[in-house]
Amino acid sequence: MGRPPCCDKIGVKKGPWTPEEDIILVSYIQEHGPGNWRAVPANTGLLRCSKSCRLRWTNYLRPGIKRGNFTEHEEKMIIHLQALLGNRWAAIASYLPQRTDNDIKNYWNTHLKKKLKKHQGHGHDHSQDGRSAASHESISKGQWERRLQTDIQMAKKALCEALSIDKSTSDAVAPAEAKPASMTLNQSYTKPVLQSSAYASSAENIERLLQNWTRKSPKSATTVPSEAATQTYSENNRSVLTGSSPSEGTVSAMTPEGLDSLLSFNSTNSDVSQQSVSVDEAANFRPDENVFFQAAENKPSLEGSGQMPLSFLEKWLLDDAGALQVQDDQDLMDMSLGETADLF
DNA sequence: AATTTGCTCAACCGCCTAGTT
DNA sequence: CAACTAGGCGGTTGAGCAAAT
Repeated sequence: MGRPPCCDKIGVKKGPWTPEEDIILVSYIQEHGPGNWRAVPANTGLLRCSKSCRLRWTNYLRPGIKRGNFTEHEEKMIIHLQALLGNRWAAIASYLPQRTDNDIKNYWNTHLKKKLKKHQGHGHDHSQDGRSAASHESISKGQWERRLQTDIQMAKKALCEALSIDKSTSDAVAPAEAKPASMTLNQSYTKPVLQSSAYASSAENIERLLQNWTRKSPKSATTVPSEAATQTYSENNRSVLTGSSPSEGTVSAMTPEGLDSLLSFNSTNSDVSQQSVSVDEAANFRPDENVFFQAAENKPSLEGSGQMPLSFLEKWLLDDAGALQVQDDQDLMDMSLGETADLF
């Protein structure tokens, strides 16, 4: 007799979230921060289970999420990382701070997997999910696991170094990767002290859901970047930490007026999918707040002494970011699989 | 215009892990 | 140390939409 599922309770609503529910959830989290999900339905009156609330926030309402339009660089990162880490989507997502694990998982299953399969048809004998069939067969499970551990350590170190390079060279790599650490998934969960900056851009999500509300097509609303993206985080911090968030410990009834206050700090000159890093953000960027370090925190088993030539993985993982010319699938697969398998 | 087929992605389900009692 | 619980994760599903017939 296991414990009953959390969503078995009578009266728990399932299915798609309504804009009203979204607003309530965002409003609550802006005030209290994410975490303690069990308290969310209880305190907001939402007829949702805690898991559903968490999922909704993580995958949809969380600030800084970029939706759709995976860049070439992101695609390659995913393929590389998938080859290294397997289907550990959360781990992969931690290297792509603007993407959710669910999004990456979906993208992998619907696009990349297909690409790989198609590529297999061209004669490469690669197994599903990006792992080399040859290596799969030739390497015993234990060997594979050991190698995987080594791979992870090396990738981790290389990314660590590469990201610090990224930082110094600012936008030379994909702009998406230069986002401030405050917009990361893990931080939302594990670094409450920084949460406020992340909540600020919830306004864009609210606007997005309002677009959903007015339009009928959720698809267009989710793929079209919001006009109202974030201002600098320092400004957002001010807006959220000072007057614009509801006070008095209750979730405000989100009237249009209430929404105005939430939306008031939006600017209109940037794009969610291309959020540029402001001077403030750059100044505030600290390696220890970087998503990579967050990821490392969450993967203690990956800590280790793995040393490797930076230039090597740098090239492997990140250099191709500069090469924005579209490469054909052949290159993509060669990069992801051939090199991954061969290099280690 | 109506129907079928395929695709996308938000959300659910169940298992696992870490923290707490 | 065992039992319990919440949070987190990956696999899977199915509703909604678009393209094809």
